[in-house]
Amino acid sequence: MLTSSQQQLLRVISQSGPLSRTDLATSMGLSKAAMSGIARDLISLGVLHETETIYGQGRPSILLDLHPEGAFFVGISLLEDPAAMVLSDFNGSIVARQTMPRSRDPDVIAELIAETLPKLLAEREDAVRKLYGIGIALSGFVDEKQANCVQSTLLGWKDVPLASIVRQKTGIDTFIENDAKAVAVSEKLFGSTRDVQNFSVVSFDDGIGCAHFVGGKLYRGNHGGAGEIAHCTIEPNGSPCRCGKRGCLDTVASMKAIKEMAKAEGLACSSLDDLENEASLGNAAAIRILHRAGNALGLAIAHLIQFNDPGMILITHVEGRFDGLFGTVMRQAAEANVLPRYAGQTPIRNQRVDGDVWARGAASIAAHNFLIGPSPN
Amino acid sequence: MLTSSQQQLLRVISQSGPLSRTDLATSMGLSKAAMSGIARDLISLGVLHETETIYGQGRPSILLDLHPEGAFFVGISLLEDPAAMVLSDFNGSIVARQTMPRSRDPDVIAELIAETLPKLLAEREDAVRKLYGIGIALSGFVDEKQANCVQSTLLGWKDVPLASIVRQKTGIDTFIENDAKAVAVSEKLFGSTRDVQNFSVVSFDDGIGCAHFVGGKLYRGNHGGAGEIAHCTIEPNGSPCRCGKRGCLDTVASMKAIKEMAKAEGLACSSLDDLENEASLGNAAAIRILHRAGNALGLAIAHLIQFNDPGMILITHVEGRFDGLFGTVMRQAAEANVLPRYAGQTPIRNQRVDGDVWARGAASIAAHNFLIGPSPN
DNA sequence: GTTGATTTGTTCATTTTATGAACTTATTGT
DNA sequence: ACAATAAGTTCATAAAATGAACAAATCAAC
Repeated sequence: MLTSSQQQLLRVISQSGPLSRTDLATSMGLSKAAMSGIARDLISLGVLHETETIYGQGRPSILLDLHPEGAFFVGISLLEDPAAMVLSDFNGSIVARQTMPRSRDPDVIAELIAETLPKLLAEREDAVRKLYGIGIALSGFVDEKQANCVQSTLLGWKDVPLASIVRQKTGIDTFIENDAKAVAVSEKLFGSTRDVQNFSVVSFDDGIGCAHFVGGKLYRGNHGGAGEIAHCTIEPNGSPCRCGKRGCLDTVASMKAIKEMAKAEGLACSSLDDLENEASLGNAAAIRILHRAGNALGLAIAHLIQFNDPGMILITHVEGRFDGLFGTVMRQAAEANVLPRYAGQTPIRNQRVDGDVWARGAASIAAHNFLIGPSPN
Repeated sequence: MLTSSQQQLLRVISQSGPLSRTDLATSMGLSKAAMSGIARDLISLGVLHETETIYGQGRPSILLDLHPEGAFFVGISLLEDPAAMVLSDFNGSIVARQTMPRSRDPDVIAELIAETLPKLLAEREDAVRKLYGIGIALSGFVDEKQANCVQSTLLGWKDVPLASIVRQKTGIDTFIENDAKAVAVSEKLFGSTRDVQNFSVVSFDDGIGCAHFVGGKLYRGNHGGAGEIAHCTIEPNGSPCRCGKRGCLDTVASMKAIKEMAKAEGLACSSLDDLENEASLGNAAAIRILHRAGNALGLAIAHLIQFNDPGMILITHVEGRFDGLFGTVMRQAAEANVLPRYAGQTPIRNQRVDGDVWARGAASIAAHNFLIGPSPN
């Protein structure tokens, strides 16, 4: 679709933000002459456009940036019921949305997508010509081509080639991805980790997910399982987990676990904020639960830092504030369990996200394939 | 030095082993015509040569492989005293060796290298013209250019630009690297992980080191600290570690820790094999120590698998056999602490290495830079 | 104001790199 | 012997990138 130089240019801009042609040339290791042509082509394709003019000594430079309306992507989240379907522009802004019933039958899903797509696109006529891909986020393991779902407990799938089924029904390039990995990709393309080459995103919700970027690219692992920190043993001989082992991070630090522990203690808390309130009022059980959960998540993050030395840890969460007891304990535990001379070297940020995370993440998978493409050799 | 296509070809061969021109062309996404020329150039450079002829239907194909004597590299280990210096061919075979006194002064080291180099090369006259680089392995942190030692406790260094000092004195391209990372690179280039894209090497010795390969490339981490698993907290509130925290893997599972625990228990064991013998004779203290150490290392490896989903874990060790109690417990702990459906999916191999590991690893760093080069964008 | 310095970005002839199609070479199978 | 088959080469051509010269747009200084 695009030449490799064109893709490289888009990749650099998506990582560094707007740049002049000259800066692009040097950062891509090409001549100004070559850049001139590549930029011209992408501008006439409508993917790139000139933005700000920077005045300095000499002729002013004109910054080039991705044209927000230069490419559109559809994102579908199979994590919710009904399934969310959004249309995203090149900035990750959602410009249209629809929902569709969630099914477990791949053919039915493809059919539903094909039916809902025209409704979605009807809201933005201009996007039809510039629709470059569909991304689907789901809970489960996905192969390295982002085409087959190797296994999904939630959907009851094993080796389902969803991407090609949808591609065939809609005629549009389709890619699927694990939920946490999709969130990481959207943060890399549209969020706060644009210019970070190596980082991990921890998605904190009912479950705990995680995904790594290494060298500016999503690292999926040999079986697509990189980042599955939820089932690392964090409390040896701890509580039994639904996975079959004991003391998994998931049994202590996920929202689901926190709520269950609260319930077991007889606390009427339905959210993290409720529990934080109780704790701030001095409720010993609430404090104990938040301490335990925060320590567990902090230790896992410390391992992450110690093992992989990322440039940033980003925790995304739908619920709750992260400036209470839980967040504080978590950060302290993370700092206390890394090599002292490392402590404070790796920024740990948290970011509240809205209910569109999964669908936006799904769309970003399609954008990622458009911008970065499949791994070269 | 080499064009990017030439480098890519060498990289592919070093990963896949000998290939025909046609196979190379398809696996590199080039035409047969282009391959023909690239191969011709590399053969006349002496880097590549024709080996086996494969007969099938049609004209037989001729496999191309790296010419063992097509390129030579010098490896220097600053981990031992005296420091080891070896000359390695393109297969990782050591064809000459020297030693030199170990110094802590970078200028003295460079001087010593410059003095010893001619003696080393005198043993292999033909290597002089084909010496493509020097690699130096040391204990410490190295920057991403593999040029500056950011910090080394052992050598008492902070921000020492050793590579450029040596380069200036010798006139030869020089790169430095952390010890464990150097070992991982030598396994990737010359050892048993040639065709594995994602793996981690755990070097088990007096200390415990680790390094990751991701996507066929060494992943160094944002501060060069990826793989520093020795100081991950494995026994919360465990024994104090020299790093300042408690319960680090290093305090329980390193050879140094094992020997110290044995001594504390009054056992006269000076090696892992001694301790294994005691354990097999029923000595409760020996059994306890090996259990504790094996469990700790196994748990750390389980985390490694769970976090990064590598295609292989390779444990290199100078001392001991790994088929005794320690190895068994370690493997069981590793399997027991990963998501059950993962268990057994990630091969955990161990490999006994000789005293040349560090120097050979150092040489492989130079080879790696020749073959793979610095990270492209 | 005018002039010079400075830097961006374009143009174009040239070089480098890769391609497609035709061809040669070396083998197996019949 | 003769087709069938596949590897590897050759060569004219196309595609991609370069270097050098140049046009354009500004600042700074007098």
